[in-house]
Amino acid sequence: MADTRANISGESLLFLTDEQLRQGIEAMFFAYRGFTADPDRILSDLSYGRAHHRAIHFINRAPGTTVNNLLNILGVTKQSLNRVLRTLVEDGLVESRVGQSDKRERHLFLTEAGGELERELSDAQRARMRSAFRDAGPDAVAGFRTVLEAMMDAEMQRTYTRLKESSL
Amino acid sequence: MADTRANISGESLLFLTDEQLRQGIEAMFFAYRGFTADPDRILSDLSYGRAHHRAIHFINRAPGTTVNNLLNILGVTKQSLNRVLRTLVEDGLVESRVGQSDKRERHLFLTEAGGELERELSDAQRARMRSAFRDAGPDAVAGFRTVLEAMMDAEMQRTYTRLKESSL
DNA sequence: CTGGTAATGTCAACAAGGCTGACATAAAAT
DNA sequence: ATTTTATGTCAGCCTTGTTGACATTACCAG
Repeated sequence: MADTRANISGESLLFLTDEQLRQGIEAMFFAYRGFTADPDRILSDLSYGRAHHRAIHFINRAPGTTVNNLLNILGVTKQSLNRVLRTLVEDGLVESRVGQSDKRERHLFLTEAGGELERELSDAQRARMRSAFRDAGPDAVAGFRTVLEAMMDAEMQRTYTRLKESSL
Repeated sequence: MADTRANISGESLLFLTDEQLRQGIEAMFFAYRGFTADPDRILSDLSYGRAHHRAIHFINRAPGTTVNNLLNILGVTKQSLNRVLRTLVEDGLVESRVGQSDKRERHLFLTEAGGELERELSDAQRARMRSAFRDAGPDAVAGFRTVLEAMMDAEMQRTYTRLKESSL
């Protein structure tokens, strides 16, 4: 067998071995646990779950978003989202306003209280992300983002980019 | 206000702005969806879920692991794991052998059939990871791993490293 | 040997958050 | 006028997490 350290073009492909891929898979698994751990702790005191966090996050991110738009971002059924949204509206964290041009649509906004919870949750999540980013350094962060983007489904990649560019 | 593009030491900290952190958070969210999408599709045809996949993955990764060890890796309760493990044993995908030195322990192994399913699942998951790694290139992959590692809880970081080093 | 501890399994009950299917309403679009 | 779209809602189901209680077996220390 030929030297496994180089392919025909001479470029090292060691980073594509099954072992490397498996380590990437496990890194994703363990890191995602850390990623959600801090907000989860805050939420469990409030009888809310991760689904509430996600709704709050993206309503904050794109204030006035419609239910349909949120449905696309979150990738769940309307029944599933509605259950969460209903409790958030009932609890006064989210406001649902009838659309002006299209009165079928509901536009979603965080209330004052909703904004406060959002800040608490995202402060916790950002703190961990900031610490990881700082430890890893800017080049690693760029690589991190590149790989994650390449791992998304094409449609989610578009959604992600759209969100990213909407806040420039 | 001073130039926000450089801190006192002259090093750019642009990659630590709240906006950058939020993009990192959203990248994790969308990428994790892609990460699990392919195995999930395979599993849904078999009336198994992600929990079965995780058990199978780590039993394959560390054959002969004990229940307690798996419990630590997965971070769930024994009741939760047991429910999954029971069906896998009943379905002939996992074998549970009484320990030799300590007969209280059960050592877990994939059967032939279990190994086949593991391969099918990890082939799918690795394919996506491979494609993402190849698109991103070795430097990005290194950064990806560095950031993920820094994002883990300290204990999971140790678990991850131990697993990684056990296969050298 | 005996009492304590550890590893595992199991039962029951519950909750979150996915899902499907069916149906209802209001408004827009054709 | 009819059809389509956006939303909401009811009911029921599934997976996968939780807690608490309890049983069995085996190891270990005094």
